[in-house]
Amino acid sequence: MSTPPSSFSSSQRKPATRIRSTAEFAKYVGLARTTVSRVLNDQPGLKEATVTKVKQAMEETGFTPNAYALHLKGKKTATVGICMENLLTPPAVRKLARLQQKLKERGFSSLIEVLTPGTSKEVCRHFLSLRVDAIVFVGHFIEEEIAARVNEFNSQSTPHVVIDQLGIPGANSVALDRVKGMKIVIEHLIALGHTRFGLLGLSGSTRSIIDRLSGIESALTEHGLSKSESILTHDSKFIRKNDFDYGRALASAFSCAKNPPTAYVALNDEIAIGALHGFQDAGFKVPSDISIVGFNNQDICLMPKPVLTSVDQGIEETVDAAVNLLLDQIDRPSIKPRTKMIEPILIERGSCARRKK
Amino acid sequence: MSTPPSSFSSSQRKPATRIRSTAEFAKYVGLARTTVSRVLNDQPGLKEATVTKVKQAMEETGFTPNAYALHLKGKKTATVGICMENLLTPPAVRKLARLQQKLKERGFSSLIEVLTPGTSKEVCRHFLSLRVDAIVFVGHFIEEEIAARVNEFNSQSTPHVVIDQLGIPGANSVALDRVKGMKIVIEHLIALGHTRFGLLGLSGSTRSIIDRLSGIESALTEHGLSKSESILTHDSKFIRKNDFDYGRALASAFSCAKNPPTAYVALNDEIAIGALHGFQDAGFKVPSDISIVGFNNQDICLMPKPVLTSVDQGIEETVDAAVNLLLDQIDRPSIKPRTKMIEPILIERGSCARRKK
DNA sequence: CTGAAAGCGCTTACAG
DNA sequence: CTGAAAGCGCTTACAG
Repeated sequence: MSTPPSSFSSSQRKPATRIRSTAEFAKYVGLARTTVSRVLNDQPGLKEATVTKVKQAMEETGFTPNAYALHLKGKKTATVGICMENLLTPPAVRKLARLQQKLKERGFSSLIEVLTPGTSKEVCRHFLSLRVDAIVFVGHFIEEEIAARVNEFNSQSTPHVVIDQLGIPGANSVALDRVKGMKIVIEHLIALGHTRFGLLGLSGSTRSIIDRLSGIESALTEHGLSKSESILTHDSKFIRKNDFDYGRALASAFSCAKNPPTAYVALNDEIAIGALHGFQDAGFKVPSDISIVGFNNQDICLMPKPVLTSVDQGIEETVDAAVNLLLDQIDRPSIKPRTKMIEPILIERGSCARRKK
Repeated sequence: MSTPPSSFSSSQRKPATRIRSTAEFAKYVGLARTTVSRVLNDQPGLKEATVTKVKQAMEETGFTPNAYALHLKGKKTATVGICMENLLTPPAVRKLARLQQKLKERGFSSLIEVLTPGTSKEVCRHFLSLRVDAIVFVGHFIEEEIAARVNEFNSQSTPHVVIDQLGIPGANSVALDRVKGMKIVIEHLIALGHTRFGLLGLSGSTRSIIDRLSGIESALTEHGLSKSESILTHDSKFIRKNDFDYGRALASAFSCAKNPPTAYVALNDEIAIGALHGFQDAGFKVPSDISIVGFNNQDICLMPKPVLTSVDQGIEETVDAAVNLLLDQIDRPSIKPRTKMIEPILIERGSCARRKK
């Protein structure tokens, strides 16, 4: 372990009088508030001795100037409010982690809230009362709700960016091109000779699902396959849960049916892996009998045997683009709303193979 | 989908003049700042019509009072600073999610930063300049560094709690009883007839590892087993990575050795699952030939076949205890530092069985 | 090189 | 029931 930096020192000093304002602190040092303020802000033209004296007194007392008063004087808060759909799924968390890191690099602190339906107005008000410099949404929310917030942001010129959710009018947004994401999956499978596809968890009427289904259809159409004959689903038989067990359940439903598809496309990696195990339990070999593709390219893709082919979201690229959109708005308040699409990348691993004759 | 709540309304109003202070706002409404302030704070004794007029103007303008000025008047910030070791491992994230939720329920906002070695002083200063009501650490940090921060907190009566890291003098802390966590694992395996144990990733000199090893030893001693004969490890052969692949590598190292142990205890679930697959690849049957126990009881325990026995950290209990410690300190600034230990629970699944004769 | 005064956006006695 | 004035903790011209 390397030598501890200097921030470890002074740990054993005695309890100091708690100083709460520059006024008290200035009295403690024996200087005027003005002078103290200048030292705290690293302004030039101060006597060496004065600077030393003040800095030492700061160490002694642990005094920290009140950032709130500072902001009152017109200083930016350098704070960004982040609204998360959830903090439990790995992709969401990776986005948050990256976002927090990138914002920090640019000097911004992150305020984080998890949104439940109907709370966005209250949460954004709270963020605005804290005078955040920008607001970020990460995930999928009720469309009308976010649209209303974005409208408010635009009428107040509040910098913002919506990550992952398309279709919000007037919003600055960054999102994965999910249409393309599914298209490349189906094209990959078609190239391997597959013509009939089982969908795992890909049902519903959210924008995200609709986009993904339309990507599938467009690939099928381009290769002269009909949707009705090429696509099978069993989602309607279960309550969708998006986890391993759900994937297993779907796999067993497909296994029992006669003439099951040879290729499967999943909503996410969890379902894909559950299904992979389900098919293996039912006696199918993956990938020789059955090919499976996941979505999100999470760490767990490396866990099953064979390792799972999956679509990578480009989380880093997404977040970095979002941060850029944000900074552009902060720099130029009059800039027009923009949408940036991120290209998905198919990560080929061991779970897909050429269809057996 | 249910009817959208009222927060969706007024989304189409025209861009309003941006009002930034109660002064401007009061002028806009045609009342004195005092009166406006009273409405904003729901104070009694106001004319019905006045209240309506102000509230309506707030909707029209989107005006939000500046929380910073408010705090200057002595109001608590109702903000907590959270220092995370990382935002990438599922247990850390689950703690953060729970913490954020529980704090929110109590009316506190969460400021979140990821700490890298040596940055704690700067980060805490920043939090204190934002006048957070408390500071929380989640994870394992350099001991001297956290100790220094805790010392500062105590000399300033700053409410704080350290989650997961024991051994910080004077700290309020909550942590899993890792000694006991390992003890119950070994006792479980001994009860199944195992006498020789392979350790997977359990090496190093962090407090957390030392505690876990001491739990193992204490269980062995109590059952008359000697440490040197009962414990095997291959960690020194690899660079530890705490992931699936590392578990696989360890499994193959154990498989090649003559007379390998029949029971394995892992640092975490990832390593355990990697090893489980590694042993299966090498021709061992789990659990009939080999028993494996993970740690953390993450979702992925349900993924392998057989499903993985693991130790549950009691994350909810941990975080809830931490929040209580925090609130106690906020209510009673003079309260003595306390440490709360959380009892681990062994979740028995399919990866352990009685040792074959 | 240092200090006294004004002002940022609020709330809270104190008047009316 | 409503309003004018003081003050919270800072910084920034403006003096000296």
